[in-house]
Amino acid sequence: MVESRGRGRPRDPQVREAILEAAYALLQRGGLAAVTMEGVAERAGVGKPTVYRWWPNSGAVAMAALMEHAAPATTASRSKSPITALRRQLRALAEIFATPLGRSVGAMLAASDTQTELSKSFRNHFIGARREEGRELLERAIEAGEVWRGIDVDATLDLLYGAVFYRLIAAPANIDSNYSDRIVSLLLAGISAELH
Amino acid sequence: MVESRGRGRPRDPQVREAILEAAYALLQRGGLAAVTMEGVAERAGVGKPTVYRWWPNSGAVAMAALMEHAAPATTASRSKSPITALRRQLRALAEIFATPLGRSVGAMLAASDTQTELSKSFRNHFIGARREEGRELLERAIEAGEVWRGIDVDATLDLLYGAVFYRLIAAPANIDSNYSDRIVSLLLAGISAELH
Amino acid sequence: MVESRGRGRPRDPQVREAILEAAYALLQRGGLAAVTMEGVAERAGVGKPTVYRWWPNSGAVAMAALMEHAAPATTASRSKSPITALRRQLRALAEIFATPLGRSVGAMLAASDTQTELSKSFRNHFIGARREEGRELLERAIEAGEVWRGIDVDATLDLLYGAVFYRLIAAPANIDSNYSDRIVSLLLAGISAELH
Amino acid sequence: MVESRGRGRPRDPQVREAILEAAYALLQRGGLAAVTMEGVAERAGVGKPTVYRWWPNSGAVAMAALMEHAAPATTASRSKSPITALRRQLRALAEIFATPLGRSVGAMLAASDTQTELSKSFRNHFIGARREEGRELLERAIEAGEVWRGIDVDATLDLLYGAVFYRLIAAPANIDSNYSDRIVSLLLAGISAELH
DNA sequence: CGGTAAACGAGACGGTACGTCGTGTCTTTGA
DNA sequence: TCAAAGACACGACGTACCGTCTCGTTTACCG
Repeated sequence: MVESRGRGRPRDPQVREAILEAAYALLQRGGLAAVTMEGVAERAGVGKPTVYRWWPNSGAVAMAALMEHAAPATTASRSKSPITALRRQLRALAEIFATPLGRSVGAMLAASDTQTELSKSFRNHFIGARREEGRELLERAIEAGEVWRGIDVDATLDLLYGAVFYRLIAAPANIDSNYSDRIVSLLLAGISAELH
Repeated sequence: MVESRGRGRPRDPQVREAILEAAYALLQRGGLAAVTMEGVAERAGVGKPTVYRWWPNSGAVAMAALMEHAAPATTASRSKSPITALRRQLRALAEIFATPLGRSVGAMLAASDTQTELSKSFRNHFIGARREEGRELLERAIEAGEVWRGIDVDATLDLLYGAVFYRLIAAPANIDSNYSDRIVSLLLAGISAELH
Repeated sequence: MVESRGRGRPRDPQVREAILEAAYALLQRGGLAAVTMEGVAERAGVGKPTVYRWWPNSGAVAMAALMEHAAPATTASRSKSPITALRRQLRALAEIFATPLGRSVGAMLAASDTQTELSKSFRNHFIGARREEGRELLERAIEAGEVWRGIDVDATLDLLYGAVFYRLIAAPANIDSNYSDRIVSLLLAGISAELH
Repeated sequence: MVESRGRGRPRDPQVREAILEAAYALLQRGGLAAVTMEGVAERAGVGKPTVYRWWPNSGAVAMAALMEHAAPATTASRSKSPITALRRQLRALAEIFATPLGRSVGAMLAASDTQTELSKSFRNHFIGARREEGRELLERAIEAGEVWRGIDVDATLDLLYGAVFYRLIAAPANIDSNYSDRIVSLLLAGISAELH
């Protein structure tokens, strides 16, 4: 039986695109605060109710715009050793979060409610995807014998990504380019005196 | 030379208190969005300009209210071993940030501009203080021979606090009570295969 | 030459009926303001463009609905004397205009543009018809010798119906049941001192 | 005991004036429909909430603007005979109501709710005042022996003003210059055959 | 009898205005 | 001279209808 596919006029994907484009532009200059429903509608050449038809509030539009435009994942280098690739990925992440736009992402992640579908997918887009990539790298490192088989992979990932994120929030603008290297090295070596 | 000590009616500290009290109450029900200058002024029985005389905007009032009310530091247990104390502190931190109010703090940390004096002191209050405590514990652990002398203390602290913070944002409500234990253990042991 | 009588699907009179029914219902509760194209369409179970296919705007729909439902003329009693019948008619008119629906009619009469075909027919329906009936009664009264042959019939009718209408607008809810009697009597007798 | 005369900043009468001025200008071009709260606020160089602080809706603003600008009463000529003055007044009334602005007044009178203070005073301003003037003229005519002492003055006034108003609505633009003369004459003479 | 043209329901669209809320500045009166 | 009260210009909020448009579907007529 064929699904009855909606009766009225179908939604125009170009409208969606125009709105996200406008939101993204506003986000760049002015940050999150500049993404107002009114401003987005005007810039997109679209009626305000139309924006509301697609997203319930300005935060959601901003999220959607960010997800549409931001690198959907990282370009993981396959050639290098997994540990090196991990270092690269962390460095790239740090650089992204140092951007004004990256700060917006961080703020939204921290501020967004836990429940809505959109904020889940936002989290998944900006955290989950990279984390999965990191998990893969970590597992390849284990296979390669560079990382111990018995580790708690989830906790390890938390430590890695958490440090970057934390630094961003706790002491912004202090993430030098080799910060991620130090983290990885530290984690690799452990801090227990017995090991050294 | 005598300081001319203000000519007119002096600022009333009770007014300050009333404002912060009102802001805190609004923060509890309704979160950050509920802390409006207007609402605070009304609830405090105070004129709006008076609120503006003390703080420049609603975010600042909320920050000040949180700093006034939140545990100014943790009650670090001195008796236990430093590592155990660190584990306790991390667990306490995770619990605090899991609170609605804690989430507000997280959101403000992520959203606040980097520069203003207030946001610096806010960060210092909620992150710096605990971090200093953590540093002290870590150094005592080094003295006690539990942690290797050569580690990068700052990076270690980033890893520890970052993981908690990150978990909170990335996958809220999934911090079980022994999460901090796993982190500390993992970090102690390192992840390098060579060590195991 | 035969008019090519439309090629496509003919208009459905039941749709027209449903729309007017819906409009009338909305008119009763909520008055003129409640008759929105959107509301009418929904209540009639009809698409908005369909409503627009029949009438150009909400005012027109309301007018049409009123004309469809309101007494198309009065049931003039033939038996009585013309003057008595006139008194009855005026009293009935006053009662109708005291109704919420009647007030709507008044408002539409006062507000409607002069030109459109619909507002002309609306005026004709609610004013013209009764006026013609009144004219007939007046002429029968002349025939019967109750009214002087030389009077200006149009002006007389204006005076009669105008008073009711005016009272409705000028001092609403003050039209007692014998108000029309007083008017007729007054007009019959004249106000000149010489006559008395 | 002195009346406590309000604590805050007093309302600025210039603001009131600016709003009414703007509303009146919009009323002239575009009629009632052009008097939107938004448009008025913009044209007056005033915030929307300020307009709402003075009047509850656009209709009220329009009424107030009309009352502020329209001739507060007519300048009744004292010199002539009362009947002649009455004729003049009626003619002036007809001319005013034939104006676009006058039609607006008529529409508002018909549409306005009965109860609010503003619509009462509006009615009083545009109808009551002239009616009182008419009553005075009528009474002077009685004194002068031109009109019979026993008449129902209220009903007479209704007949006079009602006819003008009615003609305006029922058959707009058909009020020739001597229409009012015919009405007055007719009413003076009565329509009863017995009198003639 | 099958094609076609219009009417139909649904509802998205660009707009305008609504009435409310919060901001940050200002101007009073009262203490 | 500061504090309360609150009016003010501003601007965004989210909603309601407007009148137009594009869909897919239905129903007559005409070839």
